[in-house]
Amino acid sequence: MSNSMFISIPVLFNREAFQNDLIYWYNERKRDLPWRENQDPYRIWVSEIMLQQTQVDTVIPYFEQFMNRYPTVYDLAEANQQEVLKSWEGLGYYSRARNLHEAVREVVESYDGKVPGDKKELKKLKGIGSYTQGAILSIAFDQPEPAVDGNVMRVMSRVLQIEEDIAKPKTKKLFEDVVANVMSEEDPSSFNQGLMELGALICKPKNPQCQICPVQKHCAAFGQGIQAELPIKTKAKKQKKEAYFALVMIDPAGHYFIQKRPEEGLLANLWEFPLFSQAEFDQYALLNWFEFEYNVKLNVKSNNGQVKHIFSHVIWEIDIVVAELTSGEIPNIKGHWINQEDLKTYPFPNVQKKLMKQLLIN
DNA sequence: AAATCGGGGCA
DNA sequence: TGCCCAGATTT
Repeated sequence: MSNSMFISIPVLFNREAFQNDLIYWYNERKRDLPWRENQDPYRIWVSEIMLQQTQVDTVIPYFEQFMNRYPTVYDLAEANQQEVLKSWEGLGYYSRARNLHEAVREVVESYDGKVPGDKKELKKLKGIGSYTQGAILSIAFDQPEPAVDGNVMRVMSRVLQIEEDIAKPKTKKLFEDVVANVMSEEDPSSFNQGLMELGALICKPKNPQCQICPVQKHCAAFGQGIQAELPIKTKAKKQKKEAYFALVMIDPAGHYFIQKRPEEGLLANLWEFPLFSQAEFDQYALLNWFEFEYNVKLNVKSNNGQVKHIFSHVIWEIDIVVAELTSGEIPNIKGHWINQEDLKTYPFPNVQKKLMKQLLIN
């Protein structure tokens, strides 16, 4: 017995009419987006990964460049991770790139290079969760599987006046049951994309355009005049602040020292000018320790500036310390000494690019 | 269930 | 500023 037994779908809700109105509107008004050119499952897959928590306009140039560089699963499978991260540079959530890369290699190894059209096999691939699974199955394979994202929860919470907290994991499952029971079996692709397109263009978080909404007559929230109160969502906690020193070292030949971040955690496997927490040492103690640890001498230049960077869950406040290496050397295993031109060839997170821009070395 | 994981758009 | 975005994974 499914959970849908306990979902309150209003008696007057006309499922078929809702499907028809939504799908008709979608096919009339859908945006001309690069991943809508065809149904190539690999293409759909890449687009869905890039679109996770990322707006359409941001994704478009990255998608074009990525598909141009890696037209097939084989092209992506053969690339190395640093190259893939460079293609992802600036897009954020870099585990998406690492997982996609790994999953594509798995498709080449185990599925003869063909993206599986099977629910369980898709879900096994790194980076494919319930939403992406449903999106690929419905859009690339025309299978009636729900694809519930933030748009869909917002739209359906209003249409069916569902007042569960969409910040809670359990609520997503509720909506997946709802959509499974309400969606079109004939055109699941247009239905799912229609819900998301409606969320992006009409049924927006603030000031929903109910006057021109194609499913207005099906919407319980509009009927009650409470569309602005839905969906219900509890607030996220405020970010904690962390203070760092960024040590920008220049050797006598004019090279810069950069290092690769750890392979797990925030900004994994990207590059940086070395960061040191200010919670442990002040600038004087840090430099003292550093010179002793590596047996080098540093000549710190004044007026180095600061960089502030906001992530989802933490805020970095960085004091930049520019220093000339006047004697000794840093072991190559700790990082790379590179010239200014080669800064372009390594994948850096935006916080580091911001720092470079401030120093006029980008 | 809660925390982690980027970056940008918008009122 | 705070909230949201075609979420997944780890703890």
